Amino acid sequence: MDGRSANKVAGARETAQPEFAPRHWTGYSAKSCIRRLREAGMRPTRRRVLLAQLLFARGHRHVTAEMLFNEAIEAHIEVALATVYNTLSQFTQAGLLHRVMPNRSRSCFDTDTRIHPHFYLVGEDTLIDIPEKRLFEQMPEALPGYEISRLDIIVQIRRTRPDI
Amino acid sequence: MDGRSANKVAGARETAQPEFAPRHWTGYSAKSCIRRLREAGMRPTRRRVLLAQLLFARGHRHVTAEMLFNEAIEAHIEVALATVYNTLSQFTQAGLLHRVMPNRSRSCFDTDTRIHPHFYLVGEDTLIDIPEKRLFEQMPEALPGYEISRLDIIVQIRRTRPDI
DNA sequence: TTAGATGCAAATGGTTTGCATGCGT
DNA sequence: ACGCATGCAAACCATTTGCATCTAA
Repeated sequence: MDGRSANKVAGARETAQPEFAPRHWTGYSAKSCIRRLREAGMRPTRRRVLLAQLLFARGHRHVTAEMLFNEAIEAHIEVALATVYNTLSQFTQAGLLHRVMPNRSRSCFDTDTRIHPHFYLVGEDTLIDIPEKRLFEQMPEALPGYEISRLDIIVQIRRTRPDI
Repeated sequence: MDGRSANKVAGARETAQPEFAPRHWTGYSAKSCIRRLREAGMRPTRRRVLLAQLLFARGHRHVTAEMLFNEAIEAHIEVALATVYNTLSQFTQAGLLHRVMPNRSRSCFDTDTRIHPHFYLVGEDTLIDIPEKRLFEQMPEALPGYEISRLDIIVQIRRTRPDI
């Protein structure tokens, strides 16, 4: 029911593999994640570090909360889905991620926080970066008294002649 | 409980004002709406015509489902919120509206279906058209085998020095 | 007459929140 | 030790859906 129960489940598995052993491997150093979290003004807790390792392991990515949750489970990281949501929101607020909302259901989190446009493949529900920088040579000024806090460009594309 | 009950409520009011009397005034001719719906391949039912009149009455607008629902109520148009949602979706699919999603909660419907960017005023939850056409002189080509089905540019802006 | 439209309630589903417990500093 | 983090379930809430009823053609 509480946090303990999840640890108990893990504990049953740990009879052969103690708690402190690296049960998971994200391919990205915990040290750099800890530094990154500290620089962003966040306490580097275990969950945050592990999730950050998953997120920033292999270049830039587009991840949904559920995707990250599943990766965590596979990596034997005990974490609740709600915590994944909260952590992703916190990372976003801290500037480590950008939230992208291509459709009205799920939202994606982009590890590339620079302003850049996306292709959204409707049928496949996939996000792809558009590398063209030309698109931003003429960005608008914000209204007087305002500043741009975010800029989203989503080019929704679909297969031609989908044969309906 | 069923569709009847709502009609009964309306009927009670109609003892002094019969069904066919114009209890509402939207400021936009029903005839042009009917034409418009027909051209879009939709049957011009009463609810659709009335909602279209509200939508297209005064130039281009950004409307949420709830806003339109409230306008309908004020105009004495008996309509269910779910029908407003459905109708807005149908109009969008028919190309009469464009759906804009500045945040992850409500979505807006824009009566200007041409591709154009928006300012989104975060604190005020308001959408404003950006007239700059320059922004689109260098739009990207879709990926090979794909076509652009929608293009959303949302420039999220907030007050400078909001004094937190 | 009949396929499509509508009303309403209930379901849906991603996301957030409340609160008790756990953990970083 | 203190105060933030976390787990979990329950709340939340815009939107969709199911189904009976109605209506435009």
